[in-house]
Amino acid sequence: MTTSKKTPSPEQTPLEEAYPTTVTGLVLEERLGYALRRAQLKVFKHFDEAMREHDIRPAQFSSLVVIEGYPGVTQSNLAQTLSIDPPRVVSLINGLEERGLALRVRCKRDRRSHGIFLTKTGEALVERLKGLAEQSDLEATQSLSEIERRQLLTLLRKVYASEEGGD
Amino acid sequence: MTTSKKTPSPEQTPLEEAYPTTVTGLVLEERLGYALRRAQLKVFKHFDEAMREHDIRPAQFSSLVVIEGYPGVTQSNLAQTLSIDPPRVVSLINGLEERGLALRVRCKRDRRSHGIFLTKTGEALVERLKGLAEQSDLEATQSLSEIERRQLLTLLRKVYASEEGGD
DNA sequence: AAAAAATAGTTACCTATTATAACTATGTCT
DNA sequence: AGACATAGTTATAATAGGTAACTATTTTTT
Repeated sequence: MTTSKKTPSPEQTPLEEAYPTTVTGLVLEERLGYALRRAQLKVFKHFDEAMREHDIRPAQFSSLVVIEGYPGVTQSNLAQTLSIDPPRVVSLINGLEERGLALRVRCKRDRRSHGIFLTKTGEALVERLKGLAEQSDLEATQSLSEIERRQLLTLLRKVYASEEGGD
Repeated sequence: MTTSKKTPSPEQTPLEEAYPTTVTGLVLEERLGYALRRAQLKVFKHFDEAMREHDIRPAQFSSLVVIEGYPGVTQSNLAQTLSIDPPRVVSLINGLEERGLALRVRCKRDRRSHGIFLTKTGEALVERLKGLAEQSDLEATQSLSEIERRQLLTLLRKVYASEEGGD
């Protein structure tokens, strides 16, 4: 830490010309986390648009699909499966229940837990949503070939499947 | 749409046995958005841990790296480059400035805009952070080979680089 | 040159997401 | 019975992020 410290030289005019709006050749482009976030934002944006009509958000969609796959799943199961916290599940299921898409059924054997089921409406909706989500994914990744899309999915799964701790 | 379909049959005991905590063979596993989110959460978790020591968050890191690459970048440039909103940039730069990592320099030619520069401290820090981020990415993707990691990065860039609208 | 429009940054505010802690009800173990 | 564990809930807070409106400048128009 030397005494002289005129790093940027505040005298100079800072921005002589416009900077490129698309940053290329930058260290940031090499960061996996950055690429993941950007790609995720894009895919989610498409998803939001696709779901807007039904006012369904990502977490609700995930919940619906899991409940469909495992009718009677408990809230703690759901929390664990989706890696979200129990309080989050409560409001999630509240929302679905209020809209008549799912319902809690108190478990007879362990009256602490609730099994969650889709209503008929919920089942119909989730079928529709799955199609929309599929389509949304395709649109968001138009720049990929089918093989590349498959590859990407495989690689992503490989990343998050190896949960070594915490999550 | 037949009339009889007693969907969940609320009489039954909902959860007879435990559900698998890792959901396999589920529709969700085929969703790109879901895989992206899960992978991103994992990578970001590692990033957070790596940066905890320096109390730097993802957006701050990105900003520092861009400022390093483009000294004198304006706030609007930064907003556009990182696809964030101008007000977000304000608080971001405020934080960096308060910590003595960056500073605003009013542009002489256009006194509305500020060029942003790293201080000497900021330059030293960003060098250190880049190493930590690199290491963090590697740790978060231990399950990938170097080739796969490269592939993943390429695919992700291909996804988010084709910004057809909005972002 | 004066008025109008545009731009960079800022401030205030509002919403959604997510995490934490504490509480109730029920079940299990000794 | 008593201690402990578990499922769900409530309340609360931290945070990200986004919109709208304001100030200070610059550019454009007349």
